[in-house]
Amino acid sequence: MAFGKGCHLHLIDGSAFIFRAYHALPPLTRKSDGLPIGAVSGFCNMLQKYVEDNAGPDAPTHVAVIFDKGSHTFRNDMYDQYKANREAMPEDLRPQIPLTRRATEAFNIACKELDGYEADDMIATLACQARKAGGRVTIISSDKDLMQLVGDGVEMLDAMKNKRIDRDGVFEKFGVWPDRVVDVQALAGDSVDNVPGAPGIGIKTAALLINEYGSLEDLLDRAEEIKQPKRRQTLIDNRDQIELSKRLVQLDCETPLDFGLDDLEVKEPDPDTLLGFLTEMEFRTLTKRIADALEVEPPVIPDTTPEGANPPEDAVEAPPIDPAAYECVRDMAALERWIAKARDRGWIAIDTETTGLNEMRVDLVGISLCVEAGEACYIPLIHKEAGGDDLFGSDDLAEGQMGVDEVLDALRPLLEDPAVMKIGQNMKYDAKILARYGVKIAPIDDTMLMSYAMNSGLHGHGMDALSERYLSHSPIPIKTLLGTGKSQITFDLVPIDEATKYAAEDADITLRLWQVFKPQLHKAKVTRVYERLERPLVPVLAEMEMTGIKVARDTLSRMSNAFSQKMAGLEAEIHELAGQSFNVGSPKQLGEILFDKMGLEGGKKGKTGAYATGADVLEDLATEHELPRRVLDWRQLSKLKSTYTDALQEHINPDTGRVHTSYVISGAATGRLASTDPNLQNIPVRSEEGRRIREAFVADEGKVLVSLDYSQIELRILAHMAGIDALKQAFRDGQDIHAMTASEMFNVPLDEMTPDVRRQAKAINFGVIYGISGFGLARNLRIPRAEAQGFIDRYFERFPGIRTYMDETVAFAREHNRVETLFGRVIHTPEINAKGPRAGFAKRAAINAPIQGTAADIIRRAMIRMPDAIADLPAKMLLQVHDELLFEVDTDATDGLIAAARQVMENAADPVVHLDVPLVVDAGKGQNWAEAH
DNA sequence: AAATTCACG
DNA sequence: GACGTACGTGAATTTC
Repeated sequence: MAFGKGCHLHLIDGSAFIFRAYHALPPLTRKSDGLPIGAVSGFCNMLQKYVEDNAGPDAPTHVAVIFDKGSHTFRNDMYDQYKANREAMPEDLRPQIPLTRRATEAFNIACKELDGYEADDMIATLACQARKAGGRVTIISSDKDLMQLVGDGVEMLDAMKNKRIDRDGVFEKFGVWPDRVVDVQALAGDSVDNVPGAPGIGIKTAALLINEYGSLEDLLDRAEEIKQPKRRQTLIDNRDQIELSKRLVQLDCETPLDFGLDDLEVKEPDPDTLLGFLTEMEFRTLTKRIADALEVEPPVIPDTTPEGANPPEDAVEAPPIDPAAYECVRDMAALERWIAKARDRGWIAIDTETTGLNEMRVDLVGISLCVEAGEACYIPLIHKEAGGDDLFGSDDLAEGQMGVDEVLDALRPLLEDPAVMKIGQNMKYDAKILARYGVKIAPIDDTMLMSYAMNSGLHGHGMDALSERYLSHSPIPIKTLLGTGKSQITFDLVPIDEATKYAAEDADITLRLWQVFKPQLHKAKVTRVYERLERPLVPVLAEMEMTGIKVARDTLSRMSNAFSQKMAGLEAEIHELAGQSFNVGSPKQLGEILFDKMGLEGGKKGKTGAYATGADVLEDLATEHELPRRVLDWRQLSKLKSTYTDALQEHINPDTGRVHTSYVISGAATGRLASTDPNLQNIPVRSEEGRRIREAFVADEGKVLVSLDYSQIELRILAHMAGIDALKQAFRDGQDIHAMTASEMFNVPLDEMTPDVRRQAKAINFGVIYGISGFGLARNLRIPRAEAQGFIDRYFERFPGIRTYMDETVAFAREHNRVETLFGRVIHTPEINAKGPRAGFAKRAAINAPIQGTAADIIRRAMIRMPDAIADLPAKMLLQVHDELLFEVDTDATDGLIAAARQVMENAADPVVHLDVPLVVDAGKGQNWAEAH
């Protein structure tokens, strides 16, 4: 908003705030390292009070905190004694000065200072400018030097006394109206600032004289007329000194500012930045108060009480991890004690142990809990008795275990209590296990997701890795309990005392990680990402995964048989063409046949010395010989059979008749999900034969599958982020974006567009998202490299903003070692400043990550909102495939579902981000996934 | 366990 | 001047 009529500018005298805060508070120090912090604390409190007090209907439109800078100003040049009797700044205040600047910025309030000028001059200049522009001004200060500015739309406000000072207030103080205040000050002088004035004349006398003679100039000119002899002589003798004093107290309205009023617009504070700063300062009360005001969770500030001058990293005192100290809970009295402790704390770390990894099938073996570092327990439930000479244990339960139902009934109120935070590492797993036992665990925190929000791109987020990295502790490897390979046992066969050490340690580590991560989230500025994009996805995905999708086993089975037959035929032909029998599935053997035995041209060995026989190589060879084509066909069938038609059958859950994938929230650095066991995000679709596999993914009786997918979401995001007007307009007009790109690049009118030209433009559009290179485009389009480079050059010529965006993204990454999505997701790019080919990879990844990541954020937001949006419909969300959501819905509710889901998806960016391009969602429906897509 | 290949967005 | 080059995934298979 441009500053003008109707605007209201607040100018805060920052230095006055600092000194008030310093003197009002005892010399507080930061607990962890003893840094003096009292003035900063008071300063923040005053700023917060200011924000709260000024939120009403008369709220400012523009605001700035103005600070003094440097000790030497133009007034010292006029008069070397100016402010000379000022006491030096107290030693414990000096280090706090920069922190008050950071505090102001953390509140997202403009923070201004100018070397060689006092804050008062900047305030005067800004007030003048604001009045000229037709706006109102309030100066938050009680400094009398500023009173000369009052009147005609300018007021002062004493923030501590909450008292407004207008023209009348100034008159009360100086006995003159604001326009004569400098005259009075010039006569009366100021002992604080060491302004000399006229000896023996105070404010009262000065006001009397000014009122009688009208102005200081007239008074000095007519000093002879003053009746009192002593007063007359003083004015005559000290004329120069009085005139100097006036120049000293007169504020400069022409301060050269390097910013304008428009730059001072009021902005909402960013919760992460603000709370991050307050957390760093360890202001517990204020952090909580502001977190409440911002309606986010207050960060936990670790309680660090060093003896003496311990460095902060040593200050986080936690007992060493000692598995021998953990308790095994075997009776209800003990369990109740743990539940009481958890209620007392308000949080508890929890981990479940099971007979395997498939959440839909395994049994709950035990539960571990931890309420405080080092204080953890394990509740064994169905451990088997070690059975005599039977290596695999007996079927009898071991002694001293409570019943599963008994324990869960006791824990359920705690685990479902909204007032107790349940902390876990990969909570989706535990939530699904517990859900199958009738416990809806909530609310939750997840250390894996905290690490992901802060450290994506830096390292993995598994518990062992996190423990090593952040706790310097290597957890007991699960292998030592279960063994490996064929002789591997399940957790229920582990002796209870060993299980206790392992399981309770996991809960202990999880709690410690939580204590490390929780305050870091705010400092890393990813609280919103964690709280809005990661954590809420856990119950949504858990529900989807438990629902699963119906897969027709007989369809897959028939396909497998058909593939087998075709493969056998192809294999015989291949052996015939090769003149010998060999394993077609072995790239090594195939390479030797093709390049050594048959002597085909173009054999290239990779770093391991094996010939490359990838699809692109075989494709080129196919013009020379029949064999490579046969191998390509065979490979396609082999892939479809082994990865899909065979493997999917293994994944059909016998209880539900459905396939239940598992999504990894922290799998992809960009924010995308990953699907495993089985991967349902790479079911074939591009080839006709492959697409038929989707016919096996079916709707239940009386239902249909509905697929909704974002149209060109990444290109739309690129158009928005890079600010490409032509692309944005094309999307608004619903144009064919690839045809439009082709038209712009090749100067072909849209109605004369050929499919081939459009195809090339499409490849360029996608290439751009990936950090295009001439080589890559040439390979993709199978055209000469120079030609591909020509296309790219022309593309950037036509859309220079894209190149700017890419350059800026890479420059940002090089400076900060990270990039960000529109929603604040952070993706670290640790390799960006590496040398050699790694730098190229990192650069392209950095260009791609904000685009892919923003698209991922958007569909996450849609998914998180979806359960509420479709709650009244007989529909379930089943799958996510990056830009597609698949639903199953009662046939007669299909249209309602499409409308509701589309509404959520198309508006998923709002209100956090307003995209300059519309998001368009295409819908399809059918009895199976092939029809729906 | 690494390398190769190929399925998806 | 050479080098290596589209981004992000997971799974099956062969090979060492």
